[in-house]
Amino acid sequence: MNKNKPVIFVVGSTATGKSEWALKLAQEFKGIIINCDSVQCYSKVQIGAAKPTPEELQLVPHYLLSYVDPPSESTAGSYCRDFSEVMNNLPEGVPAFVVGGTGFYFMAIEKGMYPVTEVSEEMKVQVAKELAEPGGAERLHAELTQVDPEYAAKINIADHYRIGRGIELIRTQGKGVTQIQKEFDETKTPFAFPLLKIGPNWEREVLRERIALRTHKMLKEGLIDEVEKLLDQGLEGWAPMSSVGYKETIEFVKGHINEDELLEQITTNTRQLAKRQKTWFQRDKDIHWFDGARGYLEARAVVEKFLNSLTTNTSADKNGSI
RNA sequence: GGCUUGGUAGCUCAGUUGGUAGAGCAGAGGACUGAAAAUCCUUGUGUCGGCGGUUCAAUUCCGUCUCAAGCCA
Repeated sequence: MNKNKPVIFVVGSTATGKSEWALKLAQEFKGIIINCDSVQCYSKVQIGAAKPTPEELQLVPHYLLSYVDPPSESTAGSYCRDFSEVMNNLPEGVPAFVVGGTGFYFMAIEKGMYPVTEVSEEMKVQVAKELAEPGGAERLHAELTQVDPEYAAKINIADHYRIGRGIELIRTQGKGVTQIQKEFDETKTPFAFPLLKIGPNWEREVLRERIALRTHKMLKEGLIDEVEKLLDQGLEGWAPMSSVGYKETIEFVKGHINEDELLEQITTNTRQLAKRQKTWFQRDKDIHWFDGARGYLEARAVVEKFLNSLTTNTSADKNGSI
């Protein structure tokens, strides 16, 4: 545990204003920001990804933002490794505000990812092919049950993605997720830094309104134009293009939906995304929630207390060790 | 004014040869270890437009009124 590198997770659903909070906090406590949003990791996407403006980026150093170029894709594993690198290179005494809405990535950095042999392209193609065959999902699910009944029981037949991933791991490593996880749990080390988790929270109706407003704003700022340019560059199949805002705009550019439908679909899909994010984060009882509209000062006080508690301790340690 | 076609779940619509109804979407809840803004699961009572009539029984048949769209005057 490195007590001189405090980490503050600023979490929450999309459009809750967590980025603004993180920006203010990082300025006040002379910290840095590490992005933890799977879409904002990517370069080239700007408006639909709701990235900070160039002016905002001037205020505080940002890391792991806009750093994955096409055709590369970000994964929880790669993000986890990149996060460790950022933390290793960070000077001591600088608080890191990790902000984003991707619960899976937060989990990856906090709990760690079990080490896995890279699954070959041929293997992925083969498994995908088998899944697509009639009755394929049932057969592969049965194969999964043979090797790893515990994991198989948690996966629905319709969840082809997870069945495929489970089979890929079994065929490349010779063991199932449950065993891999168990072995990892025995050797893994806890999160290496002092950690505080906070997040802004809104009433459902208010967040709904904020999402609608933000969608209007994105379209006004030129989301359609941005998507047309990305399509011109041949990036339609690139991972961030299937995220909310981009996938719908592609439908519009292709003429499948009109502008009213575009607005409506982005708003609806964003709301559903926000709900999924909320479901994820509400499971973590360590997160301190504050009122999105009026809770900033309260949140800041909690952060301050957290940071102070560390400096008192470390100065005592230093005095003792010198 | 006449004719035609419609009026069924928040929306789009199925359906009941008469035994009071069901899909998709939306909404609500949930899962989640290298695609995660992804992927997946659970969840459907609504005067079947109003009022009468026929019938053991009408949302379904008949009459009438009403609303909407279209056509003809």
